[in-house]
Order: sequence, then C-alpha cells, then structure tokens
Amino acid sequence: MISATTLSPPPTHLPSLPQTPPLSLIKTCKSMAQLKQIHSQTICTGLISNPIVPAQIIAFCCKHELGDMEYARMVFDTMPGPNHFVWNNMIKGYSRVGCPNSAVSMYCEMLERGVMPDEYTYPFLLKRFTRDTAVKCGRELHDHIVKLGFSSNVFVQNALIHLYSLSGEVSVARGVFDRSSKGDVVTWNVMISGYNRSKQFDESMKLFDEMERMRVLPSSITLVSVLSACSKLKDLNVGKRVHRYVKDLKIEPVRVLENALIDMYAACGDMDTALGIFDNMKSRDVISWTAIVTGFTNLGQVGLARNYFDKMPERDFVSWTAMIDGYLQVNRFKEVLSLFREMQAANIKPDEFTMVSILTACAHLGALELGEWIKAYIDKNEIKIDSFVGNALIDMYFNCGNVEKAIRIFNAMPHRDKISWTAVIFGLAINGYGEEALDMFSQMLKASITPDEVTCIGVLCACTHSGMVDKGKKFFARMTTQHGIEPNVAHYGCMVDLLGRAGHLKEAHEVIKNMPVKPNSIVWGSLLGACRVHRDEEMAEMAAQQILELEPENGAVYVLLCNIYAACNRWEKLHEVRKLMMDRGIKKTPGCSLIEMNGSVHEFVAGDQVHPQSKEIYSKLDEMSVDLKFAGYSPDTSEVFLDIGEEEKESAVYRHSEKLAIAFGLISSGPGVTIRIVKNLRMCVDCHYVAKLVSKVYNREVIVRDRTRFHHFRHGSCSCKDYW
DNA sequence: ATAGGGTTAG
Repeated sequence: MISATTLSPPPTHLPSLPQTPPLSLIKTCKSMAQLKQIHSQTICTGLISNPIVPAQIIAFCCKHELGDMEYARMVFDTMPGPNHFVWNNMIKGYSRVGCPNSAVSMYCEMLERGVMPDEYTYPFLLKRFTRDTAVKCGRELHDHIVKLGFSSNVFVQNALIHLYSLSGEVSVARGVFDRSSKGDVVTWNVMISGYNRSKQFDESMKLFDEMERMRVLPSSITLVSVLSACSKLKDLNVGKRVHRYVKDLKIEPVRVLENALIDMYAACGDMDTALGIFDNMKSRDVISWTAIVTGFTNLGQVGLARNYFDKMPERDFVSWTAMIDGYLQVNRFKEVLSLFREMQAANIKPDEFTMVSILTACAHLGALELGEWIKAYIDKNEIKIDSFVGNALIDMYFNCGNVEKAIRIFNAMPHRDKISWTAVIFGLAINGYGEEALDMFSQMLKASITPDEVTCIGVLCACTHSGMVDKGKKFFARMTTQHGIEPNVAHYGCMVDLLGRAGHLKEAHEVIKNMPVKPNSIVWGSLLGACRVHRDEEMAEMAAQQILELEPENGAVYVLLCNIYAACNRWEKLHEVRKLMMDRGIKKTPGCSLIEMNGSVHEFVAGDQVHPQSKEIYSKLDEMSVDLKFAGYSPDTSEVFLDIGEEEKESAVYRHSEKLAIAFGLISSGPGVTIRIVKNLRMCVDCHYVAKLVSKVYNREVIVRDRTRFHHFRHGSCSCKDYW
C-alpha cells in the first residue's frame, strides 16, 4: 500500500514539474522516488485522468531495473479499463522480477475481464517460467496461442520452444522448431540451448552444422551455447571451428564468449590456449577464474588449480565447490574437508553439489561425525535430497559402517535409481550382510530397475564376503543369459576372489586360465590374497610372478609374498624376497589407521609418537595388554616377516596403528560409544584378535574398515566370521 | 507505445 509520505510534495532540488509534459519526464526518470514525485504531480494537476499517464507509470515500474511491482499494481488497480498494453506490461513486470506465477495470475485476470491477449503477451508471460510453471501451464497456453492464431509469430514460436525445453519436453520443442520458418537466429539459439539443457549435446552440434548449411549466420549467443556443448563433449575440433568463426566474423569477443572459449579449451585439456585467452581479457569475472581452476583440476593438477583459486579476487560457491571437487578427484580427502571448513569460515553457502563432494570425502575417510553433521545441515537448510545427494549419503553411511542409517536414507528416497540400488547392495555386502544384499538385488529386479556391470560386481561381492560360493557361481553363470551383461575382467576377478577365499584355489586358477579376457594384476592379486589366507606358497609364487610381470613396481605383492613365507615358516625364501625388495628399492606401504573423534580425523602409523596424547595412548595400551591377557590373549605374530626375535615381533604387532587408534578411541570417548577406525591395508590377525577381545572386555562396539571390507566387532566376535 | 536467445561444478 502507498503511504501518505510517498505522496508528499517533491524536495526542492528537483525541477518543478507542472510546466514539463509528464510523459517525457517519465522517459528520463531514473528512480522510483522520482517516479513517485511525477505521479503525485499528475494527481495534483489532474493529468492522471489521461489513461496514457498511468500506463506510462506502470510501464516504468514493469521495465525499469529498480521498478517496484507493488507500486505498479497499486496504480493498475486505479485504472478503470486497462488496455492490453497495460496488461502486457504488468505481465512483463512480474516475469522480470521472477514471479511467473503472478504473471500467470495476471494473464488469467486479463482473460476473465474479457481483454484479448495479443502476440506480445506470450513472450512476456513465458520469459521467466520455471520448470514447474512450464509443466503446469505449458500445454494450455500453447492451446490458447493456436486458437488465437499467434502460432506463426516468430517471437511466440521462440517462446514456445523455450517453454517446452524448460518442461523437459525437448522433442515437442523440436516439433515447434521444425514447423517454424528457421530464418531467425534466435529460433536456432533457443533450440540449441534447449538441447544443452537436456544434455543432448550432440543434437546441439547437429543443429549448428545445419545452421551453417542453411546459411543462418550464428550470433555470439549461438557460439556460446555451441562452445558449452563442445566443452561437455570435449570436442576440440568443433570448438576450434567456433573460435575461428569468432575471429573471421569479427564477432566482438565479449566476456561471456571469452569465458565460454576458456571453458571449452580447459575442458579439452588445452590449458595453454585457455590461459592465453584468460591473460588477454580486459576484465575477468568469477566464471573466467573458475573455468581455469576446473581446467587444472580436470587434469589432476590441483596445485596449479589452487594457485589460481588463491589468486581469485572473489569466489562464489561454484568456485569453492570446483576446488573442493578437485581435491576429491585426486583422493586428497583431508584437503577436501579443510577447504570446506575454509568455505564455511568465508561464509559461502554450500549447495547440493558441494554436499556430494564432502559426503564422498567423509565416506573415504570414514568420518561419520562430519557426515552426520552434513546430513543435519542438509535437513536444516532444506537442501533437496536429489538422487546425487541421496546416493552420496547412502555411500557415506555404509562406508562409515552405519548400515541402519544408510538403509533409512535409501527407504526415504522418492526416486531410487540404479546407482542407489547398487550402492545399497555393495554397502550391505562389505558390511557382512550378504543375504540381505542378495535380497535387495531381487527387490531391485522386482522394481524393474535394470542392473548394470557395477551392480553385478556388487552381487558377486556379497557372495564373496559371506562365503556363498554356490549362489555366486549360479549368478555368474546367469549374468549373460538373464541380465544381458557380458562378464568383464572385474567380474572374473570377483569369481577368483569368491572361489579363492573359500579355499577352492585350483578352481580359482582354472577361472583365470579359461577367461576370455587377459587377466590383469587385480585378478592375479585376488588369487594371491587367497593363497595367503590358505597358506599355499606354491600357487602364491606363481601368482606373484604373474603380477610382477605386469607391474614390476607393485610393492604390495612382495609384502604379501613375505607374509605367506613367514606364515609357512619358509625363512630362506623370505630372505630372498626381502633382499630383492632392498635391491629394487621397494618399500612397504606403511599401515595407517584413521579415527574420527569430535569432528576431526586423527591419523596413526605403527609406533606413532607424534600424537599430542601419545603418552596417554601408550599407557592405555599397556593397561589393555594386561586386561586382554587376563581374558586369554596371547600375541599372534605368525604374519610378522621381519627378521627379528619373538619378543621383538610381539612388540612390533603391539604397536600396530589400529591398536593405537583403538587405545585413543577408548580414552577419548565415553563408555558404550562405538569406536570406528579406517585402515588403509588389510588388518593383521593379531589386531583382529585384539579388536574382538576389546569388544568383549570393554563392552565396546569396534568397527574397522580395511581395504576391502568392514569388521564389526561385537561381544567378542566379528561380522566377517574370521573370513577375510 | 510493448518482443526473444548465452557461460562455471556432481
């Protein structure tokens, strides 16, 4: 509502009004304050009764950058019979301020009051539609347009193409396009951006070619859209062609176009050209900088990306997310989390893209507390849980060992896609719920979701981790016939794992010998792992040799071989391998355990002394040793392959990183709190034994995620059933 | 008296 003060007389510094015709004044008017003064003058002089005057006042409010739609509506309501110029302007105004629903209401009112829309009405009305309004009103408005005979107007056609591509009906949009005259470059632009919107970039490219054939000259906007498609398709050839267009047609390289060029070159990995354009720009905005940052992150060059990120004059949530995602791509999870903290300190609001990156990092680190915090943040800020966020949450919970919450997210998701189902099958499998994983798979089939290669790996993985050899074999045999999926090297690897872990080493070897694809080091690695569990040194030697032929630098193979020789008491052979390792300069990957406590991740390596609470940790360890021995513990050093005495071996396993992490967990959390640890390698037998006893003696649940699976220790036993 | 199209991240 208008207040009395708004209609007060103009301040003295403005020219006096009555002498000047109000229409020309409105044309040069700069602000709402000025407009209100002009308005009040026209009321005083009675000029307002000329309908052109309120119409112009309304037009100002509807068109001007600073125009106020409430004021427009107030003036509008004083008009007895507004004509369609006025109605059109009101509709345009509501669209301009991003209120498509108000624009639609205005349009409906117009019809109710018997004023016929004209060909200007529809472009105004449709301009700022959202997906929702487009879905809701699109068809009906199209009907009106046809009935009123405006469907041959090119502006209306363009608006319709825009409308249908917004509502996701690109093929209907294409129908309108095909029936249009195609002489107008904007028609092409709208159609191309429609294809981009629905990620049909190849169609965008085809239209660009066809445009050339039909000799429609592209505008800089066409080129921006086509460059965007090139960048998504990583099509450097067409991208360069567009660049040549810009030069040949002497199209002014405005910033948006330069940004699109940078993005295209960066996406195609040509950073030299991208930087060449970037360096020569007159002015750069946040998009120019972000395009360079993502260019480097896509190449895995996070250091360079970070240099540019740090130099940015301003950063928005996209830039932060791009940089965060860069660290994620190269598995630098701790940097992901610390950059996220910086982002929060800078008061930049994350969106669902950011959330996915952070959750993925939490999943890798097993950082449940931070993951839970993110979940709470998502709920509190009403960030929508789309399938990307949902799947990331499922992954996070499973990878932190919280099966129950993972399932809860899955059950609450409105749209579960193939990825969601696959995530659940995998999650159940690695957490020791093999039967449940297979049950999920049947439910997935019942829900008519088609499994893919990855889903099949999940199913086989479930069988492996729960020792369901027959079910695994049956599934494998039916993969092609029932699900139409040809087994690839990863599936054969699963079969080797399945048979090998169950002790069928010969059969596993047969699978390798008979597989139609060349076995890779992972397949042989599965066999080698099985040889360790079942202490078959001969087969192990053969498998190790195969791997070393493929990957001579694979340190893990030497270590595994050492473990096996140690367990089989083959000391001479052990020495040979040890010497080979020394000669070839191969080092063992140090074992490392992560534990999250009060929101930060603590990292331990064997014999760690750098933790600030080191003293307390070691005295807790001594205390544990006494308590556990009382419960029957004696150290198992069978896998230690260092050439040292028994006592030293005991002291070596005593200082393993997961034991330090457990001790730290015990002293830094209250009774009954679950201790969650992530280990980068496989757990050793002694640590596995200790964890079982800890869960019994201290009545604590201990969850250890190792390289391939979870160990849930409860009441003295483990979910892996000592089978890992 | 009034019209339309574009760039960055999973």
